[in-house]
Order: sequence, then C-alpha cells, then structure tokens
Amino acid sequence: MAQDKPRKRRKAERPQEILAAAVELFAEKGFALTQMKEVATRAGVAKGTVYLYFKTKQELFEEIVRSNVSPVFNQMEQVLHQSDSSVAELLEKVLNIVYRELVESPTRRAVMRVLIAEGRQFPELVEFYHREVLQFAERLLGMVLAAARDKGEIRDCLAVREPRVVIGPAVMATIWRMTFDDAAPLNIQQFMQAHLDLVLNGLLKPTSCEAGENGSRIGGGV
Amino acid sequence: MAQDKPRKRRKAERPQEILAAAVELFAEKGFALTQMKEVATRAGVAKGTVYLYFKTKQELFEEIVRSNVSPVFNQMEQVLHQSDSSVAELLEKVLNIVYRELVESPTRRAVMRVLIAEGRQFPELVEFYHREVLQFAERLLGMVLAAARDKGEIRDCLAVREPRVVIGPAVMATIWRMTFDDAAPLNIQQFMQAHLDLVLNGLLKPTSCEAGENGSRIGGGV
DNA sequence: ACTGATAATGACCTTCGGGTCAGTAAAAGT
DNA sequence: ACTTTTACTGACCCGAAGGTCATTATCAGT
Repeated sequence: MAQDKPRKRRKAERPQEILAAAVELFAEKGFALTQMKEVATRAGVAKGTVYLYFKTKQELFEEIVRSNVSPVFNQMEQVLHQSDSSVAELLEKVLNIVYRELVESPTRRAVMRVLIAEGRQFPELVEFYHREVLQFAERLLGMVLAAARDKGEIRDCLAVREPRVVIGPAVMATIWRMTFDDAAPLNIQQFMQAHLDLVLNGLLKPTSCEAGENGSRIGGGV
Repeated sequence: MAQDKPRKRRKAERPQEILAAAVELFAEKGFALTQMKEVATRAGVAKGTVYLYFKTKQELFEEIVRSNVSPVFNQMEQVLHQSDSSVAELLEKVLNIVYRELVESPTRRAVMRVLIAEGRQFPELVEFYHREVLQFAERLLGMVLAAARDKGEIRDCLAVREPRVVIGPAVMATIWRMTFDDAAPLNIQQFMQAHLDLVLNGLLKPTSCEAGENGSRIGGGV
C-alpha cells in the first residue's frame, strides 16, 4: 500500500500527462465535479505539482479547449477544396469527419459538454469556441451549400442560409452519447446514414414528373 | 436596509414559489452553482424554510423534472390523432409544439441542460426523463412516420426507423440557445422553417421525371 | 387575552475542495 | 563528495455551501 513511489523529475512530459488526465476526468464528471486531487493522482503526481504547470483549474480547462480546436478543420478544409465532387459526396465526407472527430471523440465531447453545462462560468471561452469552431464550421458548410446551389445541384432552400440545421442531428448525437447512451445506446453508423439520407433527400417521395418545383411540398425555398 | 419584513405563514403557496425560484436559478446557473440560500431569497423565505418542503437540493430538482414531464405530450398526442392530415401538416404541427414547448421554454431548457450537464449525479432521473419524455416522443414520431410510409406519402428511408434524426435540429437549437445565443443569436422562426423544409424535401433538387426512385440520390432507403 | 400548535427563521455546524508553501529529494554544477 | 538548484510533495489553510435546530413569530381555537 504505502509503497512511496520513487519521485521523478520530468518537467517536459508533465503538462501533457496532466492535460490527458484532466480531459478524461472532465469527460467523465464535468468541470465542477472533477477534483484537482484526482487529476493529479491520475497523472501520477501530487496535487501541488499540477499547480506548478497550471495556475488554476479554469486555466487547465482553457488549455484543453485551445489545444483541441484546429485539428478537425485541417481535414475538413482539405476535403472541401476538392470542389469537383458532387455535394452528395462532399457532404458524406464532411459528415464522416464530423461524426468521427466530434461525436465519437471523447475529448471533444468533453469540451462540448463542459461548455454546454458550465459555460456561464467562462463566457470568454464560450465565445472563443464559438468563433474558432462553430462559426468556422458554419461558414465552411455554408460555402459548400451556396456553391452547390449556384451549380444547380441543390434547391435554393432556407437550409443553405442556415447550415446549422444541416448538422443539427450530429449535435444531437453528441448530446445523446454524453447523456442517454446508457438508457438507449445510439448506433452511430446507422444514425449517420439516416442523417445523410434525410438531409440529401428529405422524407417526401420525389414529386412525380409534372409540376417540377411544387406539388405536395411545403415550406419551400427562401 | 434592515427592514425586517413581516413573516407570513403560507404553507399552501410555499412549495410552488420555491419551485419557481429554483427553476429560474437552475436555468441561469445550473445545478451545482445554484445555492439553496439564493433559492430561498428569491422565493422570499429563509433557507431553513426551503428544507421544510424539500428534503435536499436534489429532491428539489427531481420535483421540477417530474412536474414538467406530461403537459407537452398531451398536446402532441391530440395533434397526432388527427390522422387525416398529411405528414407535411402533421410534422409542421409537431415541430411547432416542440419549438414552442422545448426550445423556447426556459423551464424545459433548464431541465435539459442540467440533465446533460450534471446527469451523472442522478442516473435514475436521467433514466426517468429518457423513458417519460424522449422515448415517448421517439415512439410517437416513429408511429407517424411509419404510418405515412405505409400510406405511401414518404420514402421508406432510414429516418423512419430512426426518428431522432428528424428532431435533431430542434435539439441543437435548444443547446444553442442555452450556450451560444449571446455569441450568435438564433432566429427560431427562421430556423424552424429551414428545419421543416429540409426534413421534408431534402437538399437535392427533385429528380427529373424518369428513373423515379434513383438518380443522383445516394444513401437511400433501408 | 391566552395558549397550544406549527410555520418560519438564521446562526451554526460540518464537510469538501481549490489553492498554498515550507520542506524534501532528485538532478546538475564544480 | 558537496553544494546549488529546482521539480516535486502533501499537510495545511480557508472560504463556500449543504444541511440542522433551538428559538421566534404567527395564527386558530377558546
């Protein structure tokens, strides 16, 4: 029990180890319920050590948020600049990335959850995340949709101006996995397929021949 | 300042007043950050009084959850049993209710937020909410979609088996209003219109005449 | 008016957890 | 070897907040 582990000095590795431990715990229990003592233990150090590398608990969380912003969108931007693909292909690729990197990544889920749950405590961070992640994604998607509309691939519908409605189900899936997955697990693959199909084709049967744009459809364009 | 307000005995009204105050505060600050002292003050009583009516903070929250479960679905069920309407009309009515009662109701947003944020603390409550609200809604919507499919109004697509994908954007809107509305306000009316249009018609242009089911569409039916 | 019953109070208790810092031990310098 | 530097430790501090209870105020019944 009291085996007095041999102290080691590893200044270089500590920050990463502490961040990793913190991410896990924030993902499991949220910000408020995570104790710094626990973070320290999981990182294999004493509580005081954590405070050598991060001034406060909040700064620790901020580091996590900042270090998880960029990677997703590098991929995204690459994909979207193959603009010879059809919207259908493009959207499928985008959704693949979103589901893999956002819905299925424990780290990013954790960030999302804490921001939703306890965002009021750090409004600047919420603003930062919105600007760097959400707004960025929104613009990217908005450009794709607008381009597709201009090429005549998709209808000039409201969703083109409000891309958030397109990725809505993915956000819901993230929330679901964080909260209700024990009660009713979500099959991500299946959900993603349904999402893609719904967004591209809608629920209604294709209008039969005559009357082109109209028919039984409602709520349509602009 | 120290005006020593005249104490009043109002056993009957207290619980409601306390619940109302608590809802407001949970909505503003979440569960953990809301202090019982504050709840008491806002309800116009002293802290001890709150504990005359609710054993613990958690029980106070449980009461809020339980008392906010049923009302939405009474409306919902009524609407859905006018089964002579088209899916388009039905879905529009359902989304109207969902956006009004869930996305725009501070109380229900608060419940949702606390469950997402701090649900780990009360797994039984999460399970309860899932069973009574989400699963119920899912089944209701699932039945509507299945019926519409059988009537031939909508395609036999994956979304019929996974109704959650249909209301996904509404969930996102709820989250958004709780978290990012300061950074970028959401126009609910517009968002709802876009949502309905997207879900019914999809993004792609209607397939032109021949080839009926297929065409440029991908990821389609079952 | 008096009094028993009880709604209401708020000072107090207790626990808990973020943050500190005097001290310890592992490297680096000589 | 010995000293110096500094990464590291964990007992301690202290404010905060959930929950308690002896006391006080209000009201109903007589």
